[in-house]
Amino acid sequence: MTASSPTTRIQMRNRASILEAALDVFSAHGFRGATVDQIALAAGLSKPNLLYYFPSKEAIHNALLEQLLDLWLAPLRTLRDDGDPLQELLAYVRRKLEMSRDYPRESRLFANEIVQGAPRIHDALSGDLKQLVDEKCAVISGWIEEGRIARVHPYHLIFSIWSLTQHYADFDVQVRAVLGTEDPFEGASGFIETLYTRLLTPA
Amino acid sequence: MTASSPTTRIQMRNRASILEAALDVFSAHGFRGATVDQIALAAGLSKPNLLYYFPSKEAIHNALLEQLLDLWLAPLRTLRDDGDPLQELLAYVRRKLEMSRDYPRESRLFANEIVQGAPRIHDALSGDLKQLVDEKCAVISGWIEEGRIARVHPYHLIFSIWSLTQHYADFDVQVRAVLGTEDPFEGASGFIETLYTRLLTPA
DNA sequence: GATTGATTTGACCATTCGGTCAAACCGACG
DNA sequence: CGTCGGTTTGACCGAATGGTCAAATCAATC
Repeated sequence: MTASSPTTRIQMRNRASILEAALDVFSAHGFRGATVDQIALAAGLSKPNLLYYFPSKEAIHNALLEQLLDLWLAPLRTLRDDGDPLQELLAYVRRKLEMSRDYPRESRLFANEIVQGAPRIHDALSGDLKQLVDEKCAVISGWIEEGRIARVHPYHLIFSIWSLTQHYADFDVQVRAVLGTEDPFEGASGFIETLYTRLLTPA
Repeated sequence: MTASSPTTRIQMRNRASILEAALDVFSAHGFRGATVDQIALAAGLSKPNLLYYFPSKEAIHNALLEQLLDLWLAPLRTLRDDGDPLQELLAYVRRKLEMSRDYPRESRLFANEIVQGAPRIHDALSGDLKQLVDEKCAVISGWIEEGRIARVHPYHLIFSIWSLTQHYADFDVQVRAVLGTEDPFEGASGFIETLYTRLLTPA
């Protein structure tokens, strides 16, 4: 387990099991609400064995958040400044909604963290995240100045995409309680596509 | 403290202090993350004294959620089926955004609860909430059939209003980290109004 | 199959937390 | 002043929790 020692097959398997189990438990109960025993049980390990691979509960949480930030920002990173602006933005929205459908636990892990003030990732928010958003908003502003999409506040446009798409992961129980048996993502994708088409198509 | 005894001045003051403090602590740390000592300290009481007014931590939480559901659904309740459809919906959006600005703790209390599967209010969601939404969606569907607003999925329209407005309370730290010093609600109200005007104005 | 390092575990510890209780305190009212 | 119901508190309890450790077990290599 020292830095110089090779990573064995068992280490890889168990680390993966732990992170998988921790994602389950942290996303469902929050950091404080999750217990090490719960995570160990879900990972099929004893508590001391789990703590042989990660030094503390917080270390597991940090590892999850770190590995997650890349995944979470990937869709925005792929927004290209060439190509048709509306199509680029709609493609971004689609990718983001797919993330909510395919990675709801990751979405809720973030939601838990940010709702409670992002104590553990505040630096990443005002650092990497802000930088990426600034960059992409500059691109959007360029499109607006060229008259290729309607004039809207680029930052709030990004926020709206985040909130609309993540809502279906983070507030899943509420959405399903109201919709009944209807598949949320079916209707959501059509609705959201219509919304941004009407919002962004130049007058 | 029995049911028949009158509610004294001290009781009213302390109960209010406790609920106020509990709203602070629960919204910032979630149910599991909050401690009775924290709440008691914030309320200016000792822990046993606090437990003299509420039988348990969960009882405080329940009292908060119960009293909150009414406040939270009030804006939707006031959506009238007479009057101009677009103006009615825009007024609802405005009221909802004002709630996020003026009651961010309440919003986060709900967010915490729902993100973690709404274990304590699931019945209210598929009961009162669903009923109210069904009712209002019927009104919106009526407006659509009459051609007075554009054709959109009414349920997802409601969801979009919830997510867009509550985002500014629930994800406040993230929004502020990205925006810097700019006031979020300033830009948000203009953006969201534009969004729904363009979405809902008949073609 | 013996050795050696990696892995696993049961027992244990200190702290935190929700909650209890008997005793003390306080204030209104006769 | 005395009394009595309502209020407050210090001391305490049991359970849960994050984490430790020495000893046992396992697996790869010689």
